[in-house]
Amino acid sequence: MTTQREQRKQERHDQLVATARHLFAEKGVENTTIKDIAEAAGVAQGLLYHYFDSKEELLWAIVERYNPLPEMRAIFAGAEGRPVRDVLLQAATTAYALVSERQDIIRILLREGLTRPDFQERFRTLQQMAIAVGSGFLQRRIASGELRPHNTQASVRTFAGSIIAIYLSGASPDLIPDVIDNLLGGVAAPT
Amino acid sequence: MTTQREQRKQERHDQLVATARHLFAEKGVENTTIKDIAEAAGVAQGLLYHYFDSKEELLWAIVERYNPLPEMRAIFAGAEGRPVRDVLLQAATTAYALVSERQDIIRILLREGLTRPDFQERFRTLQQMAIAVGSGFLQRRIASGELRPHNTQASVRTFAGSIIAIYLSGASPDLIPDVIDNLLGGVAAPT
DNA sequence: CTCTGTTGGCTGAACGCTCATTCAATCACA
DNA sequence: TGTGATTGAATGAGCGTTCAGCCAACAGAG
Repeated sequence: MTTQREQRKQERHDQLVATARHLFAEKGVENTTIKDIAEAAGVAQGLLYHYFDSKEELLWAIVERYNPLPEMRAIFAGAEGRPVRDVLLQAATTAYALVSERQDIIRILLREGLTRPDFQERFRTLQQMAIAVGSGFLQRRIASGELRPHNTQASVRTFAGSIIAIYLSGASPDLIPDVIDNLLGGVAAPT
Repeated sequence: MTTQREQRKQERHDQLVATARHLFAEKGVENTTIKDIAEAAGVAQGLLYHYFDSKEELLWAIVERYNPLPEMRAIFAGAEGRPVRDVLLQAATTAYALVSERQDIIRILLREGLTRPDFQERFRTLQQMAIAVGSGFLQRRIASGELRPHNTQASVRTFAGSIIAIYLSGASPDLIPDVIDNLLGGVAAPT
């Protein structure tokens, strides 16, 4: 049975993690004080140390909670049998949506990943997983004859890089279909 | 005439900017103390305030000095008359080399750009310039008939995104030719 | 060329402030 | 009544910045 206390505890925990996530993403971890978080959450500074041993542990709680790796990994799931174009389109759209939804954690991972070795590790894992999954999919479609034989290490980076560029440049996701069509058909004039 | 004093002053200035650039890139601006910079440069803390009014001004001195915008802008210069593939290949290779050389400043701009509005502005300017220049080039090649008509807002992002992805994933620049060929010829199997 | 006064690069200790963290006291639920 | 959530003031370390003084390089006078 869940007593009222346990439930409140859970809610508080979630509230503090969410508040900190938002502030960390907006101002950066180092520029966000415990006081900032406490004020934004409407609690006393001391309370944060009842839930987390340190600012550092709070940061890790955020990362563990919102880490987008599982969703990224599943991005090509259920692709079998469906046409390449459909799959790529859906994967790109899903990835874009995921990155948009998880703005906060992406910003935190990116920013802290530039300096903290342990975060860098996380980031690299995410990258390598994405490259492996994407490259694997493309190779299966080469084997099936839908794609011509080519260096999938190159094409998977083009695919992922395009999505990143669209997101970073603040462009509309409406560009995604055009990106896929360019990648599949090429932009050179037919000879 | 340049007195010995003036020359030393210039050298010191350069040394301090370079030392700070390296440390800022490695540990982040907020995690780098004036003491760190002074020790790494082998001078007293106070000296930094003889050359720069504040840590903030030192940061801006770095940005002004190593800003890669001019080189980026010139990346498609002298393209006229040469085949698309050659131009894209050289542009991509140059861009990759530039990003590699200027690692430090890119990291600083990226990291601080995530939180400081004025840096964000710099970053956005760099981006928009790159998109405008690249898109312009591609459109001229559509007009000349070398490329088929397509959405260059999409293809320019694919082009730039591919380079970013290669750099970020730590892959070899040897992938660049494959990326260009994929983009030009497409990866779909010929019908 | 030598002496002398001045300028300015350079030092490192000191200041004041902010921050993460602690802790004794209070409050509300069980 | 007891346990755990919550408070907010206190602590102490670390940081950016200041400043009074030292010394080498310079300019001008003799």
